[in-house]
Amino acid sequence: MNWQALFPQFEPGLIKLIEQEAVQRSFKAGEVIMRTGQYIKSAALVLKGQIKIYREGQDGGEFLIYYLAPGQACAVSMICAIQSTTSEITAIAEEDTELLMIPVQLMDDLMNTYKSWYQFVIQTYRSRFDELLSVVDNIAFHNMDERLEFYLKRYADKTEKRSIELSHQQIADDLNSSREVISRLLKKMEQRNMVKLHRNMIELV
Amino acid sequence: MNWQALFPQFEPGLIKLIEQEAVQRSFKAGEVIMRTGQYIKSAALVLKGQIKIYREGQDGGEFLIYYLAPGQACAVSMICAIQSTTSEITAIAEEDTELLMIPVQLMDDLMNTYKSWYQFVIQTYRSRFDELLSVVDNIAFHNMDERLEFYLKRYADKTEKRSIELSHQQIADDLNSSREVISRLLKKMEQRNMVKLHRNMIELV
DNA sequence: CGGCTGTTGTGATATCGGTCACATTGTATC
DNA sequence: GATACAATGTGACCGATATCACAACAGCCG
Repeated sequence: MNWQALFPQFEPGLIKLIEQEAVQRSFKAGEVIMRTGQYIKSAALVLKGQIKIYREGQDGGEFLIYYLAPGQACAVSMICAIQSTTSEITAIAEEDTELLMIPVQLMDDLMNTYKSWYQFVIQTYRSRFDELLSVVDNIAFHNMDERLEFYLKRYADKTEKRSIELSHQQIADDLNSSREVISRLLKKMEQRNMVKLHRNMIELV
Repeated sequence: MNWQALFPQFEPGLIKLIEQEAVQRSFKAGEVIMRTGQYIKSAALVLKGQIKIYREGQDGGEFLIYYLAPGQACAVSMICAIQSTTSEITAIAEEDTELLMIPVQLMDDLMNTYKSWYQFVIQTYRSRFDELLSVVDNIAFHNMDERLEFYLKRYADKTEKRSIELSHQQIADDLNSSREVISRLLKKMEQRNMVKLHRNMIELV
């Protein structure tokens, strides 16, 4: 696979080293990639597919934090790999997904040797940290209607489509809400001409 | 000031370099150290005092994310400094505070040269990231009564006292709630024998 | 003391969102 | 078409919390 195109900033030496040492892994849609409390032994770069990162509540509820797309990396796995500790999140493949796993032993070395890797790691931390902050914003300052709008927009951005193929139940789960609430809010959005509702599909207008 | 005791893991060369290049700054209690949107030109290490890190909503509301104590560093300032971008948070000195400001130009160099600095930065990222995750937990999965308990416990831990010298209004602001709600919840906690209420002071039992 | 100001207590009311019960509709399968 | 199942619509109800109005109280200063 021509994965280098996803990371154009990487230096040739870095690419070669990763090619030698990293392991590629595949996950089917719906498969759990990482579970809360699990030990992390490699940093993960996304080559293909989409990953959902969840936080789990004690009561069994799930809460979607953000997505990871090809060309991005899991900040949590990086931090955990470097420190050999456990993760506090759950990662699920939303589509069939290919990951490049960088063994933990390599991390310090890459960090010291390759400026482009160092920059990449810092960049990854920053964008995940910012996303986490905007998640806090959302639940701290916004009602469910605004959070739903944000959710739909983000989903549309991610898939680059105007149509969102999700059931109301799936959306409710991601927002840690209930199906009826989401249905009602979507109806209101339809009345305000923001969306058109179909079965298993929401169309943004 | 004998600041090295706060960072016992730092190598001698690192300490010396910081001593030469870093600038110490003082802030009075209540002073704003960093404002949303402000440009960051140094990473901040806390030497003395307490800093509150807030996220601001559009409507003017504030939301307390976490505290920084002596021996800790501001992850946001580090990331922003390395990337020369703006912060998305507000930092306020809760007590009179002393900071050690590491100029941005030094960051890459320290990172490459001193293993103990590299470890410190990674450790800082990780703990702030985890704290942010537990903030998400709190507001996503818990009602105000549990959040209030968490808030009081955290405050007591921070000050290492059983008594919390805050008005109900201040607590409400930090939790982005309203004074009446906090008063009522505190009353309930008092009835359950968890606290004793006084004027401008709450006593944990 | 009397008045001012900030803190806390309390009831009434409104809204949002969660939950339950059940109806309706769309799609697939036989 | 008949059946079954999943998705969606809808009304009733309730608890959590925000908001308003106002009372009670404590501390400070003239």
